[in-house]
Amino acid sequence: MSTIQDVAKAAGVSVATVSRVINNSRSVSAETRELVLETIKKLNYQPNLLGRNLRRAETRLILILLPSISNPFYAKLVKGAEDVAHKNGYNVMLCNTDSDINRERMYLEHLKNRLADGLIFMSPEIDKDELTSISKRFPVVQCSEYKEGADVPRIRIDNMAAAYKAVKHLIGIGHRRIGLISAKNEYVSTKQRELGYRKALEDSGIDFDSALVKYGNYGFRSGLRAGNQLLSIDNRPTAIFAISDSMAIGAIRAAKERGLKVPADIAVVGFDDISFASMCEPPLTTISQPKYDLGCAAMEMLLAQIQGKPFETDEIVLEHELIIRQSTIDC
Amino acid sequence: MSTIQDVAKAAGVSVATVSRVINNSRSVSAETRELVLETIKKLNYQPNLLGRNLRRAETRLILILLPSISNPFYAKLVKGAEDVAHKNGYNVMLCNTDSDINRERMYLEHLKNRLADGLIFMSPEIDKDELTSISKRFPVVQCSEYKEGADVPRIRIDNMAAAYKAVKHLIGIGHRRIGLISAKNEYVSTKQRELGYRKALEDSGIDFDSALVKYGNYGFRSGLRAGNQLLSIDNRPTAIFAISDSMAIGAIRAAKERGLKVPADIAVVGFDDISFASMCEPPLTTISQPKYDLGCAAMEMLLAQIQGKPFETDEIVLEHELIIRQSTIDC
DNA sequence: TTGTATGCGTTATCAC
DNA sequence: GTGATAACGCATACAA
Repeated sequence: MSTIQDVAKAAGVSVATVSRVINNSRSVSAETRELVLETIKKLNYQPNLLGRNLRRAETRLILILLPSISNPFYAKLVKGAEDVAHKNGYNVMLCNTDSDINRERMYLEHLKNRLADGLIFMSPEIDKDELTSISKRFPVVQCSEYKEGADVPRIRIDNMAAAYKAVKHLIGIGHRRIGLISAKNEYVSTKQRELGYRKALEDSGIDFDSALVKYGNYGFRSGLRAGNQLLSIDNRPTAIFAISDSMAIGAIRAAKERGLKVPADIAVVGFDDISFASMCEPPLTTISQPKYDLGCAAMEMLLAQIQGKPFETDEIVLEHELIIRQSTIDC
Repeated sequence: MSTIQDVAKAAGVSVATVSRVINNSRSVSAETRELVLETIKKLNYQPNLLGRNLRRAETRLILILLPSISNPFYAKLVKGAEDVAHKNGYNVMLCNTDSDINRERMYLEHLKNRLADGLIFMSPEIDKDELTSISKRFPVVQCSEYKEGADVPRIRIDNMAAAYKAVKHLIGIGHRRIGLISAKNEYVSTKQRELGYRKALEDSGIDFDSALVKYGNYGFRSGLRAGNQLLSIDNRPTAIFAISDSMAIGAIRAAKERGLKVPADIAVVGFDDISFASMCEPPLTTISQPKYDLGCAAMEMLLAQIQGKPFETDEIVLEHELIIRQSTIDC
């Protein structure tokens, strides 16, 4: 494996000149440039970026921490972030934490050890204090999911308003007994969506009934289970709001297995608008987050930090949208 | 940001000693160790791995190149690879190429520039010669998808035998007119699956009919379109084999939209056993690849290369499995 | 326009 | 058990 030294020697110039050619710095004559370029090709020389990065004290690499690579929700977030990064000459690598705090810490070490210039949390596991402490020393951003109380810039949607809108939609088409499939975790989004559900009921003069709240883990199977629970109670709900599309689809399955028609017998609303939401049967009414834009905004905020630009705000809230499909209204 | 020098100075020892403490090298007295450790904590010192990696000429980082992060098929492959890597003290980062050859090349630079120790291709875009040339100079492996003729170690299943088994299953339950939904691309897996389809027909004395072959791009919508095409021809097929689950699910949708019953009127088989295959309606008969094991094997093969172990074989073929569900047999 | 020399932060070799 | 110091490969300030 040849080094810049080998190239210099072979071309009969100094390493400084070779370096200048590599970095397209001006002030090197056309002929020497030519000569160096030829030598580089001949020796099959590849710069060792460990040397350059050490010297320049930057890597132009951004890390994105994902809780799960199989969750389709993250694909577009990542795409947006990547597009912005590439436009600015940065590369992006994905780190799969599996929602495991130890794996998350492992990848955080890369940032702390100067192996990357910045990092985006898609769903942080570490607590708010650790988060704040890291943010004080390194460029980081929270995108979509976030920890309350952490002093870390974040991009998100208004989960409470979104859930409110979803439940109001159900109320608007005549439902009064509305089940909720939530999750038992510490995510802010979960809490906010539950709050939106309760507020929508309250504003419509509907009493909250804890018997109508069941829990899952965001997945299809847990939605199926929760759906079965909701549909087997005495005075069963006529509509269900689930805080994830996969659980909503599970609930639809539960209804069908009992011979109930969706939406005639039971209306269902999900959250996230994953690609399968429009493929399932019936197509799912759901809340769509501006995933691509969320990713873009997160990366822009991160790059601003890295480049030392003072940013005006620590929080950006993007708009969501209620997508009405046949799981709530037959047309 | 403090360096090893700062720690040494503050602790009143040499950098060599600090380095020894960091790396748990023996031959440092308990009290000095204690002292150094305290100083490290006090200064909030984090080793700069660019320095270490440069010096050691290794990064203990493996890159995995994915064509798409939203394709659920890759999640388990990655999990297997990660588990093996972690067990061996290596980290893994994911690179999303979007099946874009330029993006693939961008990430390959990281390997060539010594920013990573090895790389796994999940679905290479570059041609066999470039692939071979890289493999000569750096540790790389192909996992699942691969380029024919490239002299690069690979792990795969027998796509032809798998397709053969799928189609034989359809023939076995009485079908003679069997449609194929394939894809127009250069993937070896595509070619092999088509070959398996044709061979199964041939072995059963069924003539190949090109009118029964339609093409999609692996996605749901394209499967829906291809399904509609197949179901609208004069002497329509009674069964369909699709080379991806998403297309198979699209075909099922096409059948339902025409009022056809699955599997009574039309049986459908997919390929890959994505998680949604068991969630859709009816659950999909499909070929299951040992995804986790494929990932494990790929990483093991890669680490062997990195550690300079001579490997016995350049190709490992793992077993697939036909999962029979209600999309072919009503039970 | 080009070359020399220094340092980025670390590890490892060699003394003591 | 500890310290001084030479690399690792590169970019850049300064000289020429």
